[in-house]
Amino acid sequence: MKENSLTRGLPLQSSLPLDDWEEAVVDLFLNAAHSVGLPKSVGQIYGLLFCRDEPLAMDDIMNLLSISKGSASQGLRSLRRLGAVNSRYLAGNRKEHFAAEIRLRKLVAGFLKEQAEPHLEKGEARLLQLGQLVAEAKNEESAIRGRRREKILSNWHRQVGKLLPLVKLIVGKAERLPEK
Amino acid sequence: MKENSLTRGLPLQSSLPLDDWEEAVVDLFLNAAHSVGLPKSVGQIYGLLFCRDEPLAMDDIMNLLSISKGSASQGLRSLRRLGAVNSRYLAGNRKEHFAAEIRLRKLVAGFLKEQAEPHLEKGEARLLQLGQLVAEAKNEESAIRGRRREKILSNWHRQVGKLLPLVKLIVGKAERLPEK
DNA sequence: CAAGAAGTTCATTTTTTCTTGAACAAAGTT
DNA sequence: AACTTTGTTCAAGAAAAAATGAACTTCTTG
Repeated sequence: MKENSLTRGLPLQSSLPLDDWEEAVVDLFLNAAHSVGLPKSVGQIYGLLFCRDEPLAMDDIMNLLSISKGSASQGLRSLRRLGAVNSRYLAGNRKEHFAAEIRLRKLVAGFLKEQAEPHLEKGEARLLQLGQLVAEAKNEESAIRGRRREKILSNWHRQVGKLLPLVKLIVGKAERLPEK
Repeated sequence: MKENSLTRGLPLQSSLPLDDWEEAVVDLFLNAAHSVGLPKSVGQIYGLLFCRDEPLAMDDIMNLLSISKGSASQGLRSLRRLGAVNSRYLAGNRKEHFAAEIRLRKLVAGFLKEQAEPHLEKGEARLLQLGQLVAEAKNEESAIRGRRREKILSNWHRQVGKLLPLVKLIVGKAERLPEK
């Protein structure tokens, strides 16, 4: 295939530079991503897709944001795992196209599931190991102190565990209620 | 002053190496801190204080964790700002001594106040600026799209704003209830 | 007020994380 | 099968964040 209406076409929305407000949105998500510990590029990609009505292909994303193939590919992978983008194949086009998930509850749920839950689980393992080590403590004072700390930590663990589903619930509920 | 009972004294708790379980707790907090975007040293310091019944001075912390003066000083500053440590001056001792705040609600409240709230406020400013830029959009299609995105974002902003106090409330409440 | 102790600051160095792009794999076309 | 297109992987380089330690400030005390 040399050319077709899609490759040759007049400048599409996806090959023009970003509008100023779009730049601002991309930057907003860049910062947001960064502040929750995700790479900047992940934020940029999400921000771009968030702005657009039509799904974009990976090279649109690369071009519009001027980021490398690697960043685009890995960024999209992260976003998929988080459930923050959905992909589809547009008719008559081999490329995978991506669109932003904009339901807040989905975003929050995905984030908690991918970022928070694993930590909680690892925490569980650590608490067990901690119990073991406390049992082997060198002296009685230390062992007593250790057991107290163990109790506190498992309390915290339990409480955070209860909090997460609650957050999903609240965000989900708020979203479904009609505006004032 | 050359020496006194405190400087010369037999190995105090604060100059012995950490017990194995203490090492594990320090490491646990190191990881926890890292995963919420705080420097490792901050986690280590908190972890150490969390283990101890008696408040520690800055050089105890440096020695026990083998971290530099600078890290200790700055780490303690962060922890103070977060409300995660309390400091006091022990009688007959010029050094400031630090103890961990172990009420979960205090920790959560401090974290939200220092880390989340500033972002929320910055978000507010960004939304305003965004409105400005959308108004200046080059073409009608873009402007319409921009206004839609603006609405979505301000919705999200509002919802997250409502969520934060709720989280404090929930954690606070759970903590105050007696265990099963 | 000189000497020492406690603590802070900040330029440098070290470590960690992110990005890049070339090599590779998979699948589709001719 | 050779060639394209699409996308992934990963080693190496670039950038960002954190730790270090020497210089400095402020107190205290002898």
